Amino acid sequence: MPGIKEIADDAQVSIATVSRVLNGSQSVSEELRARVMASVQKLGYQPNMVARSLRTRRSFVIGVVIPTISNPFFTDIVRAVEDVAHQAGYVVTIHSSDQDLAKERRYLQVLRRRMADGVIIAVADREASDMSPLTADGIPVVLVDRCLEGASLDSVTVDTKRGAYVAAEHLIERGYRRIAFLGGPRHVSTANDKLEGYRQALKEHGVPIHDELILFGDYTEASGRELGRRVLNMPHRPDAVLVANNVMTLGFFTVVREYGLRVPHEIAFIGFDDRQWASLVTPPVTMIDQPTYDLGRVATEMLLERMEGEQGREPRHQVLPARLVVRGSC
Amino acid sequence: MPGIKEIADDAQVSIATVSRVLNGSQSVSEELRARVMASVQKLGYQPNMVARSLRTRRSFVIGVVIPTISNPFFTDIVRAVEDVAHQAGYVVTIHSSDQDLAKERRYLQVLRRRMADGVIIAVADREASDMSPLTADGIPVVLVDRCLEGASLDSVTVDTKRGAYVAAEHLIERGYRRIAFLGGPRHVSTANDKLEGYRQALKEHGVPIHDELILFGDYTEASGRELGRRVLNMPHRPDAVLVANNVMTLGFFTVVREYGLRVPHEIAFIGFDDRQWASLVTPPVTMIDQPTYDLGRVATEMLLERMEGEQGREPRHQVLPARLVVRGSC
DNA sequence: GTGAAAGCGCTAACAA
DNA sequence: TTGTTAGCGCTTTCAC
Repeated sequence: MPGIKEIADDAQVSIATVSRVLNGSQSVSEELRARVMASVQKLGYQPNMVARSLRTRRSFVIGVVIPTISNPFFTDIVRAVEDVAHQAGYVVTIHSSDQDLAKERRYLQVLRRRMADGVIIAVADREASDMSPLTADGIPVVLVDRCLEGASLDSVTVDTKRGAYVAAEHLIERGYRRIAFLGGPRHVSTANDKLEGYRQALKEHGVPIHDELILFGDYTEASGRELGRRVLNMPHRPDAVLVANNVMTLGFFTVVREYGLRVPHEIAFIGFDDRQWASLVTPPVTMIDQPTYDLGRVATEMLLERMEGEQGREPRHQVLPARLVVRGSC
Repeated sequence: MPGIKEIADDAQVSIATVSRVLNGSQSVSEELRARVMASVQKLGYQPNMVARSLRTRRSFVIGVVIPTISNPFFTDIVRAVEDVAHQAGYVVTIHSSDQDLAKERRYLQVLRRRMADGVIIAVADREASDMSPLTADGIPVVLVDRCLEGASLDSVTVDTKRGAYVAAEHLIERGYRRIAFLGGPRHVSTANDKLEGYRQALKEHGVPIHDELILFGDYTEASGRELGRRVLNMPHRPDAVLVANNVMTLGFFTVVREYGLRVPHEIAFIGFDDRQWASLVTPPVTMIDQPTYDLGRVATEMLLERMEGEQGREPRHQVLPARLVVRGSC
């Protein structure tokens, strides 16, 4: 792996000149520039990014921290981040916190130690997640999908409260009255917002809220199955269910099948975060669609602005709409 | 962000001593070690990995290059890589080649320029993919899922040929005779192997092979839909179909629904790479299950061995079995 | 316009 | 056992 030094020797110039050519600096004569470029070609030179980063304090790395790479909701976001970031010349590194605060913290340290230029994160905990390892160093952070209380950071989220409200309202309008809620982890903002939307819809429509019909899971499929069983085993079973994310909906649906219940006659439900499979099962599942790609795109655009533009700007909070996709599960 | 220098000042020792303590070198007195550790705590010191990498020529980064982050087959693999790699103290960076040779090449360059310690890759092309940017520099590479002809590298793959054979045989045993094959890109080894398995099964069982029933797609859902339409529009329609991956199966199934065909009576099929949704749709889809997690786990173990053990070892090729999961689509 | 030289934060000889 | 020092490959003053 040849370095700047070898190029300089080959082109008979100083290493400073090579560096200038490589960085497109103006003050280099056409002749020398040509000689350098020729040597670069000839020796197949590739700049050492590690050395460059050390010197410039920029890595051209954007770190993404998500709860899990196994949920397509988050990979959709990542896909958008990659698209936009690569376009701007950045490399993206992805880290799964596994919804674990300690792990999340470790990754933030790693990102700092590797001098990431910016970070996009779906935090593990709406209160306890701590961005200070990054912010203390002046590394720009953008929150995606999930809020962090007390943090003064840019954010892009979905109006999940409204989404849940509309979904619950839809169930009510269809005549369901005992509506259960299979939620996510209490300490995640989206889970909280969805619960609020659900509560508000029931209250405003005069439908009684039964606390025993509100269950908290952890956004995993196993959790969807477990809460599903709990709810379906109840002596006075709910007639409809609102499920908090796509993975849990998969689990819940599996259990519904196990129990041999007919949808929507014996049990109706709506799931959060639309996925392809939802329109293929029988009956197709009514879902709340979230703008995953836009979530990632906007977050990255905000981050780039922070990184390359003014630092002092006030934090911005963009909220994207969710949309009910009516199918046949209620 | 304090450096080794600040620690040295604070602890009243030389920077060399700090470095020794940080790296667990033996030759440091208990007293100095304690003083250094205290300062490290006090100042919240975090080693600068960029500087360390530049000096040691090790980054503790493992790069993973996959065709797309949107196919859960690959994220399952990545999940395993992360689990094993993190355990061993490495950070994982993920890059999607989008099945594009130029993009793949760019990422390999990036990995080299950032001094990745090792790379795990599902190559875009079984002939044209070129690992030399890495191997020329002595960076260990392990192939996962897909083979690369002429490369002398470690690899972990699935016996997809056998998987396809068994699936085709299953269709034959069930009495189907006009069996179509919706394949992946010709230049991907798995696509090729699956086709071979299919052909072999038909031949050995005396079932005629109709070339017009063999179609090539690109492993995307759109492709599954397109080939699905082509095949279902044929004047003399096949009675069964073998689909090359999970994403295409999703697309194919969508089209089957569009056409209102009854499965398996009017059209039967088997898909590659089992997914949760396959057991939820009606009828549940018979699939070939692949050991995705093991693919990633074994690949990473091989890579770690290469990176930390002897370099000169002969390349090893591990082949994991696929398994037919019989459900109701044929 | 060009080159010499300092230094980014760290490790690893080499001395003491 | 501890400290001094020379770089890792690059960018960026500062002279010329």
